[in-house]
Amino acid sequence: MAVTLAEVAAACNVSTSTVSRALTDPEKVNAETRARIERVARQLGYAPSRAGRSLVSGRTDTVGLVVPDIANPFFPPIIKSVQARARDKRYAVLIADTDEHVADELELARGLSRQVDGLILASPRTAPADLTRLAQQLPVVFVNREVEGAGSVVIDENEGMQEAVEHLVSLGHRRITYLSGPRRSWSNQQRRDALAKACAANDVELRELGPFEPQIQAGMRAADLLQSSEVAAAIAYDDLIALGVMSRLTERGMQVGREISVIGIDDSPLSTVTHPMLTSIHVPAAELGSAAVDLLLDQLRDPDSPTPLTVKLETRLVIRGSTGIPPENLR
Amino acid sequence: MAVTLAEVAAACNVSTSTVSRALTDPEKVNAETRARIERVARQLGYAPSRAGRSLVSGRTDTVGLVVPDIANPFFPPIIKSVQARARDKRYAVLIADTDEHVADELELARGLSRQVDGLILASPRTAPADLTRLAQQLPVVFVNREVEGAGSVVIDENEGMQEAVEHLVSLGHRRITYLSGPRRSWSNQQRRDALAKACAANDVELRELGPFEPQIQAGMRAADLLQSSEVAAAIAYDDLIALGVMSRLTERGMQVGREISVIGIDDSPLSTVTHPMLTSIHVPAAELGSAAVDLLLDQLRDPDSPTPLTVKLETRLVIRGSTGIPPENLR
DNA sequence: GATGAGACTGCCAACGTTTGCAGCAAGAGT
DNA sequence: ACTCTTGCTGCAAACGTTGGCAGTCTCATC
Repeated sequence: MAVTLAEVAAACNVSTSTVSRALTDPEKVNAETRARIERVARQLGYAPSRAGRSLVSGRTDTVGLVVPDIANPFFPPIIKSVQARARDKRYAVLIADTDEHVADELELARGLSRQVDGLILASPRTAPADLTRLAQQLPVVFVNREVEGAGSVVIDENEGMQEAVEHLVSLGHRRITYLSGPRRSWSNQQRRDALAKACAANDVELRELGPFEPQIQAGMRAADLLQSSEVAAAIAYDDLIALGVMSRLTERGMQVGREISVIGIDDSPLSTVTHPMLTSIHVPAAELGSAAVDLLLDQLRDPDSPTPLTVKLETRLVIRGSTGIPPENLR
Repeated sequence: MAVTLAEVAAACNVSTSTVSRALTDPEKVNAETRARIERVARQLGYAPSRAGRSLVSGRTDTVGLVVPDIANPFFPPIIKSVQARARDKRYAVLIADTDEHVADELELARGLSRQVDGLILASPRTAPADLTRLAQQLPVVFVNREVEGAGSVVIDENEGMQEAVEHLVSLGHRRITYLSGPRRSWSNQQRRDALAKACAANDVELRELGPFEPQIQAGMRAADLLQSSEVAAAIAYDDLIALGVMSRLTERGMQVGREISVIGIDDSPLSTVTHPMLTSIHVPAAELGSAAVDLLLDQLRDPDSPTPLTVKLETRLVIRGSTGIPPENLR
């Protein structure tokens, strides 16, 4: 079906080796024959078989990317940047969506492991031991999670969280509710810890509601619980929950940014479509993706490098309209 | 590195053929040895090499998916459903993002073509002739676009558009502005035509602004133009533009759904996070993805099937708060 | 007990590519 | 004229898998 090396070779009256060399290692062959081969190859539309090449080289020039939910707006920017960076480096990207199904994460990763050189995993809930074991079988980089013995790119929520709390305090808030994400999510724990630390440092009372799934619907439910508490400031596990909260509260006739303050995390593009716009902790999604690719390719380049690194990316608060002075301070 | 057939064979004192058969064609081998082989294979962690298999079978069990912009919220649900359906059928998905860069579309598709069995293309702007030619080289299914000689899954915007216009008319609108998408986008042409037809049928005056890129920012610019016209109803090329419009108008102090009516297309999850929520023409994104996979796999199963089909999916209007009675009818 | 059928298994070639090694020719140096 | 180098090319093996073909063994049948 497809044009093979042998066909090009026949058309040029040379051996397949020569064609192979002419196309991959141009210095090794006579300039004149090389030109002829290149011309014929182009003309015949030759393109090397990945399978053949992969069989002898042992590499696939492909990386796998596993995400929990493509539809969660936090991930598309990451996928996009992983894809872009990988393409720059001549790697293809195989994508897999676990649909937030924990049990599938490992199985999927294992399945992928035979057809990729390395894996980028954004799987917040699988048990650490399993991940460590996986990382021993092939190069893996984790996104938004630290794992023993594997490279990872994580978010340092402390900076952003501290700014968020200070922002609320400066407005006059003394109590904050955390709208928790999934219990076993690594990043949920990070965020909660960072918030607890920031609250302690600022002498703020911290409450918690949840857990909630990272979805708008869940945020709407969270709004109901939030409204029946007396706390006027909430920081949500992510933008989706925050947006759901805002949507429901606004629908109920409450003025977000005046009667109640809401802060999200991720600073996804959606933050700007609501009114008021959502104050959110900015997470550098694009950098997250490209850093993950870079880390992975480093590992591929020198297989048993010393210690896989952890890259830590900073966060910062982006203040918009969803936060304001608490009502009790307004009289 | 990885466990091979030969190693399993050695451990079992049988030939590689037998192991191969035991694992892929269980009936052909003695029950007892099969059991032994399966046990050893599992124990050694054997998994077949995709490259080896692919070399002899000529198939890759992988499909390629090319989209113009992963970050555009219209696509993640499609990607998700493509991925899910493909996985059901034991296919992997290779993803590529053209970043709305027309020139890359073809090049990317060609590059992918050597490592996939078939391609799903959501590339609105490449020239039809190029696409037809591509479709001759390998099975291709187009999403949201019809191409000569290739399968495709498209949206029938007529139904939804008609409902949208009728809805606006029933509220009292006699003039509608279309906020156009990219000029050369196939689906933009479809939508505009459908709208023109519906307007003609309902004796409604149709104006047009644009073109606008399918992005929130562009929608915000569109809002400015819209505001300075005297038309109180707008239908946008997609939800992103519509949301941008709403956001900017609300920010300007206008009451969307009262002073001005806005309708989007796609009915993405974001439609529900704004206040008022966005009235939008629902596009069945998940069905789009899975239908595309089904169509493609049909083509793979029997290579030169008669005529590649076009699957047409219906749209319908989802009425929310962003549409209302025009101000001039309120006095 | 010879023959045939049937069940199972092994051998080997093939898929398309890369690469170490050897071969060959031409030219340079003695 | 001989050897040595240099530059180029071909041969053949290898990667891991599958499948056609043929071989072996067992058992039933006459």
